Amino acid sequence: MYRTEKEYLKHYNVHNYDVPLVSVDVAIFTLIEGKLHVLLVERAEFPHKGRWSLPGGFINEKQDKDLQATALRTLTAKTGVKAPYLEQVATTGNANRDPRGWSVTSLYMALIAYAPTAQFIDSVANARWWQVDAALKQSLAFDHKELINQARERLRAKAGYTALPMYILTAPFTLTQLQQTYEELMGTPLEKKSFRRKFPVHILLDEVGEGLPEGGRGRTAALYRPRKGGANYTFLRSFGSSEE
Amino acid sequence: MYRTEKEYLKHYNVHNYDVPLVSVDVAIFTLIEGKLHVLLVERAEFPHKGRWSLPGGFINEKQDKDLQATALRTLTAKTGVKAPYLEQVATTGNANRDPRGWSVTSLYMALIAYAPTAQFIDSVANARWWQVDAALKQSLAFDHKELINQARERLRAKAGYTALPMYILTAPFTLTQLQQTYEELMGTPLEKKSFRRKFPVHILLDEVGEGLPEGGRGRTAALYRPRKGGANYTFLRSFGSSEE
DNA sequence: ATTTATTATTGGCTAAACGCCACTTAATTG
DNA sequence: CAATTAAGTGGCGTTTAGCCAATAATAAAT
Repeated sequence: MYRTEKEYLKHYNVHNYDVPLVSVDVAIFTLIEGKLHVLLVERAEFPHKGRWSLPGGFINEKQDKDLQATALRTLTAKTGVKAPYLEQVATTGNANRDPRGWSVTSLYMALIAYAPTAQFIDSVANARWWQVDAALKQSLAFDHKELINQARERLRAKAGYTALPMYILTAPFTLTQLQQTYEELMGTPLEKKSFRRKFPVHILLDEVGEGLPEGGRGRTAALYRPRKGGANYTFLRSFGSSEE
Repeated sequence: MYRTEKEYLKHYNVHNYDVPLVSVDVAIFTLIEGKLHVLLVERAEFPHKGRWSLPGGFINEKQDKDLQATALRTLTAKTGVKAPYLEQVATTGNANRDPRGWSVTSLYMALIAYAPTAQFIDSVANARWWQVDAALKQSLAFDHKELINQARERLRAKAGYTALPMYILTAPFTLTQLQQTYEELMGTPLEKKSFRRKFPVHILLDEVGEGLPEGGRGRTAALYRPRKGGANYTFLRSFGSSEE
């Protein structure tokens, strides 16, 4: 039909084909008073106008160089800051999830400490933090309930072998607070000694003095802040991991 | 603008917006003579006509009820069988990966034993198994080199804590063959005793007699076949995994 | 038929890791 | 100055992993 790639591309038009909708949704989590929260926005437009949903949106072909850029742009618009952690969770696509037609969405999970976001989000009328359980009890837009569950599950799983929980804590924090955050994310109590043996404090945290956590009693504790670059650290024991 | 969702949907037309291309690509792996292979197809059409690429294609909005169905349909067309294991790896989207414009692809990883595919694939002129290293040395279509690396890395990682390697072995197989498969996928030698202690034979395998692996010498070995439902089993040790 | 080579399977020892719990230390509160 | 609260550490028995050797069962060689 066409003789060269150049000729083929000249006549190519994506609108000659059936194309699905493509969006990006972001489940951003934080910790408020020891409980895991997720940020939702109230939809201002059809479809599902008035319902709460994950922040997200369509790809802007001019502005976004890739999918992650779409996620970051959406997120910054809602939180006013750039999240210290962002990862893709999964991509869902089917004929039923959006009344407009066959639709694909790429779900991202983001983590952020509460403090720097609070003021900005309070000032945005249609965005607020929800305790995760409460968020899931509502009738959310699209399949966002399922998406929140997916991101929540990823976070739970990764808490078992990564340092991700430290990104939802407001620094500086104590090791006890960090352990409680792990417990909140994993849904199970942990042994104090085992936790401290396993978490590589000297690698992943910078000590920034001593003190009591706000309103705390008892002995002062060492205070820490996440060190740069800890997002990819894993403390795994599996098959032949005798190396270091 | 519109007063009801129904009215909004009536006027909605996806072609009024910039929409990216959306495709699904599948990296299907198998083991041939102890080496990991990946299935590639030679592209019959522009763009990148004549180059080798992962099997994949566009969503068929009529036929495919979801993304996984797109992956399965593509795969069955190339291998003639349905793979016993299929999982989504990641979704890549950016402005440069396809000369036709902003493009999103959802990458799936599939695993299959060599035997049942051999005849069918030999009969398809433009599809063949490549040893992974050899496949990566070529100039592949689009960013498929990177996609193969991503799927390969996922497979390497999961070999450390799942039973996935058993799905690329032709049954029946011996425990030694299974261990060698783990070693091939992980790229590191394993201790025989440690491997046998850790792999839950009685849970994940059915014993189907004794014998020698084809052309083998020495003592006969027990022969096994994967049991149904082992795809989700993990043998992990992380934080508080004292629960059996 | 016996020996030799090859591979499967299991045993056992040592060291490291983990769960468990108690002890010591350092602060606040009455 | 007790009593209370929480941080941080010590210690011990159990489990797990790495290492390597012993035994078992077969094919090939003599």
